[in-house]
Amino acid sequence: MPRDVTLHAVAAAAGVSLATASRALAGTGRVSPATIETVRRAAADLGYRVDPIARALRAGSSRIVGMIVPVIGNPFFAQLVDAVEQRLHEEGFELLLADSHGELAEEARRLAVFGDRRVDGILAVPADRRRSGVALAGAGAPVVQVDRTSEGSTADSVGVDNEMGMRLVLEHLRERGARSVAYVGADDVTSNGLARSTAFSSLVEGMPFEASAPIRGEFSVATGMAAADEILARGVLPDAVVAASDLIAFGLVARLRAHGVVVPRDVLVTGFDGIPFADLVSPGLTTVAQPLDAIAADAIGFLMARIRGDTSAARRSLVAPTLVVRASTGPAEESR
Amino acid sequence: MPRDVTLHAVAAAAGVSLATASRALAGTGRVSPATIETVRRAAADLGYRVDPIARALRAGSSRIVGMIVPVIGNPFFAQLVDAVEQRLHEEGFELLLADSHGELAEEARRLAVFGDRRVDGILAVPADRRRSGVALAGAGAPVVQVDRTSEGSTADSVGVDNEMGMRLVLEHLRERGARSVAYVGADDVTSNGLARSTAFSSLVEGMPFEASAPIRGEFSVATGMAAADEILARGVLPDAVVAASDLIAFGLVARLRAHGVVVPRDVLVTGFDGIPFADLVSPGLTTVAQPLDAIAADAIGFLMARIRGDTSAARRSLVAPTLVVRASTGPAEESR
DNA sequence: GTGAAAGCGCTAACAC
DNA sequence: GTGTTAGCGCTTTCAC
Repeated sequence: MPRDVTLHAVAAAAGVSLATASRALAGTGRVSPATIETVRRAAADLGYRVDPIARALRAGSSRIVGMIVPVIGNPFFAQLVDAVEQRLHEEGFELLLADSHGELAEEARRLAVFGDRRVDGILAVPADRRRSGVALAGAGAPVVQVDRTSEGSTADSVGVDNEMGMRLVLEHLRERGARSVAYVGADDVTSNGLARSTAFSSLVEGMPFEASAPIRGEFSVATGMAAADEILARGVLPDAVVAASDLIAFGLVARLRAHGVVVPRDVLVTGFDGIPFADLVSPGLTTVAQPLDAIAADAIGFLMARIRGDTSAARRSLVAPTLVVRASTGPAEESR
Repeated sequence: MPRDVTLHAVAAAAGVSLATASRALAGTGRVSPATIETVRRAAADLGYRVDPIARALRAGSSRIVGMIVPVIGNPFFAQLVDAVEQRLHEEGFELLLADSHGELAEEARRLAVFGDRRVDGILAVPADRRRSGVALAGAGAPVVQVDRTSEGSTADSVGVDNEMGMRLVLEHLRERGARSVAYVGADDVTSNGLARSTAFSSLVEGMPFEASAPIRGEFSVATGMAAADEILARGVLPDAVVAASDLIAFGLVARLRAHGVVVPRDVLVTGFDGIPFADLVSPGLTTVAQPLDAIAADAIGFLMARIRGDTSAARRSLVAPTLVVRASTGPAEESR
């Protein structure tokens, strides 16, 4: 399918050379204002649009950013993609989306394709805290790690302040009068799985809480359900259960309810992420809300700087979350 | 960033010409098995990978499929993207994702970019039943409409059988003993908004139901909430409320509960789509589950055929939904 | 300030 | 069966 109207046609119509037409449209080099105007008009009249493929081949830049997430089906990541896509588009970039399904090999494969495709930059949510680094390093385009990080990677990163989030949760639970707390989180494979767990443990030590053995699985509803079973099996309910993600909390609450345990009457529950559904479930879920727009803005900002050639030391943005208090941690005083 | 290992290098290493190397790797034309082997080895040794950009420029095909959805933040579409992305990748295509945010102008702009980018095909969820058609027609690549359709478009389409879905819902409600039903759906801007409403109205006529004036808005939680207010304002609750999407149902249930109305004790509620959260809310939501994998499979199947050059008449796949019965329509007999 | 020409890396005629 | 060559549409030296 040969192109209909090429730069060649525009140049001919404007009565200038190909080179001049290119410069006039790109605004590079010295071109007389009059010529620029003529070329612009010709281009507009013909309905000319640059061919991104030809440009990419020649200039080595595709104006495409690749993004790889663990599961687009998780509303948190869907929301993140939404925020990112919008900003990217404002910057004139397109979004090539890939889903690693949390698998390292898949992630590496997809990152390699990004490289082949000459994406100008990559936004990655690393699947594996320890092993995603190599694939990221060899991606062939600037990388910004989003939400999670990978050890040993020298790429910029943007993520929520996990410790602050946990602190908000624990202080809130203390105010609500909880004395014993259980933690349900994800394993150490992801940075957030590790960081949230660590934050919980160390914070709890300095506070008047009695903590039972943490339960670790994945950032999933299934893990929340399994944890509920485990907690029930322990015989005595804690005053509160802190979940490392909203999905975990959902599974937890649903399963507890199935066993006749009522939240918040019998046990308080908190989530993490602040996905839109947290206020639709009953009881509404008290959770640590991540400012997705800020995360997306920082990530795109970092990436654009790198694409422009910035080679300064790696940056890290730790965005501050907020606590959204709902019925799952107390009497229906609802909202803050 | 000039490529490191090009086909040229492979040809040199294998001691053959560029053309032969190309043919050997692509498997086109006549090349001796021995040569093929030699070239393959050289390519593997050097770690050669075709440059998709150069290939796209030359061959006019990018091996990229563009997909445009109204809101990636809606779990239904996120799930759909997930299913599509996976299948696409198996076919060796990448996914360029765009979000129209339900706006016609945005949709047109994004579709134009897809064309410029020489995507090989487009999967579109049309934003506007009547007005998306023109942009789709001028997209410059084969289009398959997914989930929704656009009037006047001659593109293939894949979607759920709305009438069957509504029938499943209504028959179920009748069995549950409901006599009066209210409908809360989306306006006529989208094909599903129209089709589900029409299906509801015509089915209800032939059944022993008393139906109140339908409430129409968007496929959103907000619409569900507003509808709850309206229904409460009517003074007398219907036996059941049929929502045209799960999000609407969520908003409905949450708002009803806020006003002390208990589902299913005071009123039965059904949803549509079958998103994962439907079984996490309380009460679990009875809903019409869409077989996303089948939809994705059909859509990709249609698109691949078109990409291969199939020019036969437009195809339409109407996939059959299933009813998932949960607590929102009755005593906690739970599940089917 | 503008033009001519050289490719970016690949595929597909067209020769031999 | 294999090699030579001409571009795909664009940007960017390099001359003038």
